[in-house]
Formats: sequence, structure tokens, C-alpha cells
Amino acid sequence: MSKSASRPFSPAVEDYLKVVYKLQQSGESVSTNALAKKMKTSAAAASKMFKALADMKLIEHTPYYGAKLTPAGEKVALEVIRHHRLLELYLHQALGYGWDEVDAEAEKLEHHISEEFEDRIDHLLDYPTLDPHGDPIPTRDGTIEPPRGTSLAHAEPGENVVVLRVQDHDPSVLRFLAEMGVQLKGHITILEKQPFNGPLTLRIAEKEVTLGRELAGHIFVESRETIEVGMGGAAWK
Amino acid sequence: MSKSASRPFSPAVEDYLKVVYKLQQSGESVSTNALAKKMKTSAAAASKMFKALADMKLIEHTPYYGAKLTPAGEKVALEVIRHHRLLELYLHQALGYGWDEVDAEAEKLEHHISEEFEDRIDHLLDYPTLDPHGDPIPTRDGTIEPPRGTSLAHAEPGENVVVLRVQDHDPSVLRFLAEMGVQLKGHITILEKQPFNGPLTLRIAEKEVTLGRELAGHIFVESRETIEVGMGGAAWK
DNA sequence: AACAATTTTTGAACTAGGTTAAATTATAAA
DNA sequence: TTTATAATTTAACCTAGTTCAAAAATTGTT
Repeated sequence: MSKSASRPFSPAVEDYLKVVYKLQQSGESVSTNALAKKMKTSAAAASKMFKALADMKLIEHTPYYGAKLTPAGEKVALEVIRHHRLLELYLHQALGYGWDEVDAEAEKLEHHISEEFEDRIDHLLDYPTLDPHGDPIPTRDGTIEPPRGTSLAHAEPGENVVVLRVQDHDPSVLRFLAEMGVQLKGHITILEKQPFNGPLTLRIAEKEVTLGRELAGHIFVESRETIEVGMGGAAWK
Repeated sequence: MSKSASRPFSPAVEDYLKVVYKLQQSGESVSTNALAKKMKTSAAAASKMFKALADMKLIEHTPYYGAKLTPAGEKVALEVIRHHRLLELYLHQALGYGWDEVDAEAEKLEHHISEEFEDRIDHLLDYPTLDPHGDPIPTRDGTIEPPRGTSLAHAEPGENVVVLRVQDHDPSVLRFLAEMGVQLKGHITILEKQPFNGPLTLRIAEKEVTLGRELAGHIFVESRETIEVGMGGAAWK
């Protein structure tokens, strides 16, 4: 009964809350500038929105310091993220979208689907917990699992890992990674790791590939076992 | 190549064009008042929008007289209607929405799906030509079949007809009709027709039901054959 | 033909979201 | 500790779409 039939929030408000949530995840309080950059808008606009969101009790804003979500704001953010990730999975599974295409479409639809729609695709997908990039899907009642895996950039030569999550929304990056053989649940063996933030040499699906440290940082993995590998560049550090 | 990548039109503009199209269908030029009523907005707003649409060359507007779509405007309107009707059918077929629920959801989504999405559901539905209410779905290139059937209100006792189209968006009306047994492709025999705009007595799926003239006017049918029926009220006119 | 009623248009004002430029506050450096 | 730089906020203005009230044009009725 208390279905919290809230959410007469505009797409703009929903979007801001979503990125505040994401920024808040990796750190503490969210700055005007960081928000503006993510929203591809001006700092002035972000500042105004901070005030508006604070008036709606969706964030707590300390001027010149930053903002953090209130419980109400976090609830809205998680609902939007739930919509987004459910949609991504649905587009992938039911409509055959590639994992590089789902984000953009979900981005537009997430603000416009009804709870009915959400429930129906949730049921059709058999109540999934992960989206096509391995990110956790918040539950209807606003809880969410912590993101899985540790960065591939921190893996050491000899490690044998499984890909749990790929943290990138850029379609061309995702296509590039897919072409290298990177996919969820796929296995990767770290062969070498060049020092000074250099690239990693990996074995992915029988093939040997090289991957820059930055991109590797967007791949999150879980260790399977550690095996001995040739010599390896681990000598430098 | 000339994919006419048009459509940087706002949802509001798309909606106005859609209802201009629909009003234009059953008559000539569209008045400010009629438009305002359908859009549930003020005449002032409709008047302003007329000017804006005329500036964009989407309608031709003769002040104090009315407006009609230009070819460009009609194209946009048909694209929106195509989105709407494809979505209705998709929601019905793929997600199990009832025919009373599809309109509201499609109404919100129609402005936000990509051409990609449109193509994918079109393909998944095997290039359908009719939506769940029997309305024709415009083709991608902007052509549309004329609406099918003649009004049940004009059918005469003794006629045996098939339901081709039901013209109503009100969920409760649609549920009511469904409860009476009215459905697309269903058979109806007209038993009696009371004069002075009175109700019709019908046989639908073995059951005898009575239906007001107004509601009957929203059901469009095709004659199957004419059979003799008791006496019938056809005596009065 | 004149006047009343209705429809349409215009004008002033509001909202949400955005911009750019200026003012303010915080932070880092000498 | 003062000063320079960077971040944030405020101010003034823009656009799309809305409202209400007033003005203008059209239509209908004697």
C-alpha cells in the first residue's frame, strides 16, 4: 500500500541524483565541479541544481564544500539505476543489443518506463542481479550489492582471473575490449606487467594480447588460482 | 544515406503534430480550440504552438482559421504514430500488457526510443501492420493504410460482422468492452437496434448483450453476411 | 447592419533548465 | 601572512512551454 508512489521527479533531477550517487560511491562529498563535468554542463548549472535538490531534501548541501544524498535522494538514485541496469539487460537479452549499445538506449528510457514495465521485464529476466557489464542491479526496495571484483590493473603476472565487471560506457572502448576477447566470465592470465604504468600482456582465450594500464583499470576480476609464468616483468618492483 | 536523420523535435512538438494529424483525419483544417482540448491545455498555448510549428514549416497556419500539416509535419506525425503503435503491439505481445494498458505506456515511450529500437521490435514482431486495437501501423517511410471497418453503430439488425478495430484509449472503456466479449476478429450479430439513438442488442460469443449507440460507434466492423433475425426494431426506420 | 457571443491571438508573468560573466569564498604558495 | 589561483556561487539573461487576462477577429442572431 505504501508503494511510495513518489517519483514525480523530472528526468534532469533523476539524472543529477544518479551521478551524485555514482560520484559519492568512490569517495566522500560531491563537488560542484565534478558534478558539472559528469553532467556535461556548467558549474553554475550544477550549483543551482544543488540548491534545488537540497530544497527538495534529496541532498544535503554545504555551500562551497559539497553535497551528499539524503536517504530519500539515495532511494531515487537507486530506482533510476535499477531502471537503467534492468533496461540494459533487457535490451541485451530480449532485443539482441550489443553490450556497447545498451547504455545509450537505457539512458534515454530509464526516466520514462512505468513501475509496471519495470516489474514485467524484471519478471521476464527472472529477477536478475547483474547487468550486461557485471554491475549489480539494485532491488526494488532500494538495496544494492557492492560492486564485484578487483581491478585487473592490480593483478600480478602469474595470476589467473575471471572477468566479473567492465566499467566503461564508451561504445568504442567496449567494442575494442570485446574484440580483444574480453567478456564477462571470461578467463584471463596475466603474463607480464611492464613497470612505470606500462601495459599488461595477457592471455585471453588462447590469444596473447597487450593492454594499457588505464584500460586494464576498468576491468574488474576475481582471482582463480596463481600459476607460475615464465620470468615476467615483476622483477622491477 | 539520406536517412532524414531529422527529429530533433521535442516531445511536446511531436505530441502536437500527432494530434493535429488525428484531428485532420476526420475533417479538414484543425482549430486552435480542438487542439487545445485534445492536448488538455489552454487555447493560448495551442495558439502559440501553432505559430511555432508554422515557423518550423511543420504546419501551414492561417490565423483565425486553422492549420494543416505540411508534408514534413505529416512525416513527423506518422513517425510518432508508428512508434506508438509498434510499442503498443510490442507491449502486448512481448510483455503481456492488456489492450487497455498499452496506450498509456506507449504514450510515454514513443518520444524516447531510437530508430534502432524501432527496427528491432519491428523485426521481432515480424513487420506487423496493425496495432492491438486494429489501427494501421505507418511504414518506416511514412505511408499508412486507411483505417479499417465501418461503425457498428451503422450496422443493421440481421447483419453478422467481424470486429476490425476499436477506437478508444480509455482503459476502463476497453476493459468494459472486453468483458462484454468484444475483441478483434470476434464475431457480432446485430439482433436489434432501438430507434432514437437507442442501444443495440447484439450476440457476441453466444451471449446476448446490450450496447449503447455511442460505444457502438467506437467499434469498427466488416460485414460477413446478412441473415434474417426475428422481427427486430428495424421497423421504425 | 448591428450587436452579442464565441474563438483566436497577444501580452505579461511563471517554471525548469540552461548559458556567460562577475563576485565571492576557499586553497595553496611564497 | 599576504597573495595568487582555483572553485563556487550569484546575477542577468535565454528558451520552451505553460497560465491568465485582455484585445482582436470571426460568427451568429436578430
